[in-house]
Amino acid sequence: MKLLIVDSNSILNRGFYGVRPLTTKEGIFTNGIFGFFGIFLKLESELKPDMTAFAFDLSAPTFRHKMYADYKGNRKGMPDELGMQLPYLKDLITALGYPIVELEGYEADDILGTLGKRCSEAGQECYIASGDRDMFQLVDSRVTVVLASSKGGKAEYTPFTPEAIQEKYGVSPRQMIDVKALMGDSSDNIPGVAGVGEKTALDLIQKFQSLDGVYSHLDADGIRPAVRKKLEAGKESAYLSYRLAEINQNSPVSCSIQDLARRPQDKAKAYSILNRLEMYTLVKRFGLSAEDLAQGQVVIPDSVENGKPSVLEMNFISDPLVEETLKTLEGFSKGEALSLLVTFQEDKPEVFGFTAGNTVYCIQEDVSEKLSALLKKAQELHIPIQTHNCKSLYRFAMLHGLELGEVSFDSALAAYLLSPNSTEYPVDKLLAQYPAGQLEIKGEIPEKMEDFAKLCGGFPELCKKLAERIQHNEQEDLLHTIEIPLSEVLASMELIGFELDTDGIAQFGKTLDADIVNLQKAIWEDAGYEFNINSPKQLGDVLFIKLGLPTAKKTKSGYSTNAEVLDGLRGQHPIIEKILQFRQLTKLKSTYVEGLLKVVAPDGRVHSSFNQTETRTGRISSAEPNMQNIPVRTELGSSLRKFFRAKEGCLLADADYSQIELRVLASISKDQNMIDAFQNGEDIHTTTASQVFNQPPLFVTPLMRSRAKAVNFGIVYGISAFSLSNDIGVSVSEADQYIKNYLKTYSGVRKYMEDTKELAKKQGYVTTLFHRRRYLPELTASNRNTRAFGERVAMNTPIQGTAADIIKIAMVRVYRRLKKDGLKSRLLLQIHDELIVEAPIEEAEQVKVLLKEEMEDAVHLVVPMEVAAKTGKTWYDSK
DNA sequence: CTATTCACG
DNA sequence: ACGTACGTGAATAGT
Repeated sequence: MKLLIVDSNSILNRGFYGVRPLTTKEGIFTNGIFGFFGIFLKLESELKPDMTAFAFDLSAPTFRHKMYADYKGNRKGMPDELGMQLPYLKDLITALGYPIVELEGYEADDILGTLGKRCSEAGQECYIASGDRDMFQLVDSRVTVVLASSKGGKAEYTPFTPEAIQEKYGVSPRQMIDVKALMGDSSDNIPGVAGVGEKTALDLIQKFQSLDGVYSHLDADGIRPAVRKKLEAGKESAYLSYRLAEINQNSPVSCSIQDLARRPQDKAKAYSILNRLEMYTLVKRFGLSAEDLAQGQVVIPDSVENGKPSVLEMNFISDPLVEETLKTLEGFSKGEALSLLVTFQEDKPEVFGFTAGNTVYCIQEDVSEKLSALLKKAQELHIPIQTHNCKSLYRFAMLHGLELGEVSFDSALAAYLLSPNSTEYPVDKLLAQYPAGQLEIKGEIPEKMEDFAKLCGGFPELCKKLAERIQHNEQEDLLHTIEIPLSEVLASMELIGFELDTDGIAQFGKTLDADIVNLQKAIWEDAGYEFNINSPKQLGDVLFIKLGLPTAKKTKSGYSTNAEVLDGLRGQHPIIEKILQFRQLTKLKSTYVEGLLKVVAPDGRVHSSFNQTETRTGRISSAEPNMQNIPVRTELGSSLRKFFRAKEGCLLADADYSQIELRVLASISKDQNMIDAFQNGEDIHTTTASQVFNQPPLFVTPLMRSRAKAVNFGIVYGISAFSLSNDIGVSVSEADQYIKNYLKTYSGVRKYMEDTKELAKKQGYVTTLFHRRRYLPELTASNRNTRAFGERVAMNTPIQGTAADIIKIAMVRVYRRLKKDGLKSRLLLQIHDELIVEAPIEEAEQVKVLLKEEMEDAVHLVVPMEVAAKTGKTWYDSK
């Protein structure tokens, strides 16, 4: 009988550092688990044990901590990325039927030692698998320690018998304890003898056999005086270290060897965990399949089913004639979608491919003409299109003056809705995640088209699987009535762009320059020498060393010089004001004046890109240029908006939601107090101030209102008293009192926050009103700060995300209404709670009303949505 | 390529 | 005891 005992924390650790970082689409790191099973499965298949047990550390203090409070052992810090994998690993091992052995007050080492000894005494063979050399002391004639690791994902191991240890170290296994007692162990914080390392320790034990032997021969010739001195000083420490280093082979492990027999597997559970972890190769290696799900309790695998390895045979045709291409569409049955993949380079289609029946067609010649013809024909025949990134298809259609028919599916948008945690959604990765089965393509395929043809061949099946998950998550409406229509709106906004007064902005840049030069001179004079003010490092030297100003906050690489710190130094030195001023001006000059001039198109307009699959909350983002962070909070900054203007004969209409996030909060928390305030049209910050400070509304001062406003914001973000106090400049206890008063007044909000956190932990994700979903792997992290972050995100995302859903709905409504009413006005921008339309002067007033209506009626919550709208020639005037 | 800073909602 | 508000994009310095 052979027993294999796994030092699980150690092997997980080896796996983690041996396999490159890897996460699932919902953000769970899995590299440790991958490495772990890589090692374990290799050992199992090559050592062929009859029984296997997995020993784990618990985090509770052990008997060693009683001896020595600074001992680390099982209480070493673990990175979150590793810690989050531990619960999945344990669940998986249990589901696979293997026993887990843990013992409070003892480390996994002691369990290994105890089981190993019992096994040996019973005359049985035993293997101990660990990544840690400390186990060598356990080796005897029947116990072999297998030192295992993972290198670049490949499992490796070396077995150590008593002879192997003698040969390598020149001492017996038990003497390894004496060696460690002398040399210590920094990772466990075992002190050893200061100044004695591995070489000296081995040498001493080889000569004198044991710790006692060393100390009874301190005068012997073989010990150099310097070493003798160190040994004398460290005697007590050495004996303490011996006790810490010795593994307890008589721990009260309650199970016997017989108890470690493998139990029946819970295949459904094992399958669903592996699927959630996207470990499809392991599903195979454990001989599991989707059918196992039906046998078990677990109904919802949080990932897609691993399709049976069916073989999909397809034909390939390269560059068919236009007539032939169009003819394929006539064979489509009613409602059948055209699966179309196109790669674009700057709006120019480079290659496209589609499937019709069992044939893949790829086109790389006269691409633009053929694509136009295909889209036109599909629209005529009412064939819907499913694609990846329909925004670029809409752009193509708009640029070529053709109407794009119905887009029935978009795999990029679908994948984003299924997991907004990913950073990108390329088709090849999605195909690996949602396997379509074995694909065989017949026909002559040009070499450089092979990969693309495969993507096209697998694409219909990918869409089908994504659609199943979308349906499972109840996200069909979100995809089909919000995100896909929004893609068309965004495509239009990108192509239209926003006119920029380039001469005006360049002139503005010149006046900034003059001021910047003067400030720079003055700052250098104050400092006493010339330096790069833009370098936080050099600036830190000037402020905190040359001028000796007090430091406040540290960053990873030095002292912080950010605006908050500098603000605290105001009045201590005239240089501070100048630096703050310098920073403001250089920011405006480089980011906005130069940044915007860099991206003006030949048509005199800036064409931002709106990314629809970027943020984890469902907001859109804007880049090149970012039009969502144009200055507004300072007068000088907001004057930049004078250069964003409506074109000749037009005005801008600007409409923004008032307090959309707090209204969403009132609605989803159903807090009656807050609902009443909004229904009565009250000023929410004044009302909050009145309740938090217990004053009639008329007695609320501007200071009280601004503090209440900060509280309202803080609540939306998942507040802490510390941060609030920091924000509004009151003591932490005072801030704490504000929050307490707030939550007492708005008890529905308190309940919402608590319920949301609990639900998030239970299901692993949170949702918005329109079923947008965000997974929160942070909630299972071992680091409490990470977990606290996860909780704040759990509270904030439904609010920020629902607000994002609402304005997206409004954008689609506004876009369609402008079209329907036959207006020439066009949407230009969205800035999270604000929409900007460029309208011919004669339409401007009408559009202002239209905006207000469509935005306010986008949703009907228990509280009204209020929108303020204004027109003006420039963005500065219309806001 | 990462860290720091700062612009916005 | 410890660290601290949610979500973005861009410029710059320095490794």
